[in-house]
Amino acid sequence: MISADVPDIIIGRLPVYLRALNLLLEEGREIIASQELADKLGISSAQIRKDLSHFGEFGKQGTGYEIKYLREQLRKILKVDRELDVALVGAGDLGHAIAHHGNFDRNGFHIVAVFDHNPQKIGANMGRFQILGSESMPTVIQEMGIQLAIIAVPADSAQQVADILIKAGVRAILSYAPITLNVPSKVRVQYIDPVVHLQRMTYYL
Amino acid sequence: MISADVPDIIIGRLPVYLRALNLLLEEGREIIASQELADKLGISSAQIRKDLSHFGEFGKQGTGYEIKYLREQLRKILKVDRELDVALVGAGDLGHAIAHHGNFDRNGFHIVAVFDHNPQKIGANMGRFQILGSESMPTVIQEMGIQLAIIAVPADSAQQVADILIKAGVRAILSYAPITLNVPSKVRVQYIDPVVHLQRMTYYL
DNA sequence: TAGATTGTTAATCGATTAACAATC
DNA sequence: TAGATTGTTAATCGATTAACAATC
Repeated sequence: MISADVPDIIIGRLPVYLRALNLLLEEGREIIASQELADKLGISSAQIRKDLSHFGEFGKQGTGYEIKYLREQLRKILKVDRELDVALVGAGDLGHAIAHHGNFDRNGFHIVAVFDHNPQKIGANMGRFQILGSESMPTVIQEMGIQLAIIAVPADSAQQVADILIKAGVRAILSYAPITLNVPSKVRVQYIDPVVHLQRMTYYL
Repeated sequence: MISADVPDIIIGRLPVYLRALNLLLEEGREIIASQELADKLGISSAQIRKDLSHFGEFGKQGTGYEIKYLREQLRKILKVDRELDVALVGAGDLGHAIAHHGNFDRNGFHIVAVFDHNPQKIGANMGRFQILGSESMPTVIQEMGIQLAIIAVPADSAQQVADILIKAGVRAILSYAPITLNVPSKVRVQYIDPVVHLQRMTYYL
């Protein structure tokens, strides 16, 4: 597993492989060949084998991959073989849906703090969380050593929130705000903008 | 605008350009050079110019791009210069957040029908929508001529929902369900899985 | 005109795939 | 052993970028 520098595009596919393996395990499957996995994901089997080869040898010739084993390896590679704390900023409809979305917890991502700047909301409960004021973000994030954050605030405050998060030590941000964030290169950002996703498909209508 | 066959990866960037142009217009800007836009988006100016060149000539040497004009052209190219009807399947927390997310309407995507299969929910109101039963999906979608759908149901019913939608005439699906859908090649799918997005970043922690 | 920036070409860079020896 | 599938190489394919003539 001497993974010098693996292209980001490959890292991006590993979670999709992992998700498929989880599903196969739930179905009771034990072994899978790259070809069958590829068919399920709509990609080529060579790509799967090549992607995995960046990290080691996980299969067996003539047989395929032991699903449980490959899953554990992928979880280690992606560093999701552990529990991770996540901060959520924004307690609106979207924040509410995120906070209650069981898939995060089920995958080891635990929302441990919810922030909002609306005085009406601060101190109130959103599900099992008490909403904290934005001004406490730096200290709470620093003291809890939180490295992951989700931004679910409107576009016009997203950059400001990102700046505060990064200063407090956050190293990866999942942003639902419809703007491109300006961040230092050591910080990773992923965007979810449903409008952009829809607009990527209307071209083909 | 003789756009024979433009690579999908280029189509995928156009909505991001469009979003940035909208923001610039809101700020009162009238002209922008590819270099400044590139800096804002963290990409190269050559890429922006090359991407646009697939569709025509939209800029002026020595000056840059007239933002309003370029925006209109991009809207036409992406076919978002019109109002589009969208069906939403799934009236849980996520569906609720989607239905109330003003950004869809603001960008011409109008949710016109919300479906759920939970008898407890059918007939109830979710905001301004009355929730329809799943069994009415085929007829409602066909009769309204809906081409776009958003899937916000659990993984285990997503494929079944997709099959019904496609049979009813839907041509593009935005899926929040954490599975890879199996669809005919004429149907476009985009996925939003926040867990996958987070897992794409933990590798770098 | 002088300066700036586009649109486009050609070169570079990187990703995907076909194919097959190795091997279970 | 015979059959199947991996891991890997080399070739192909496609995307990005540097550079500059054209031109506003």
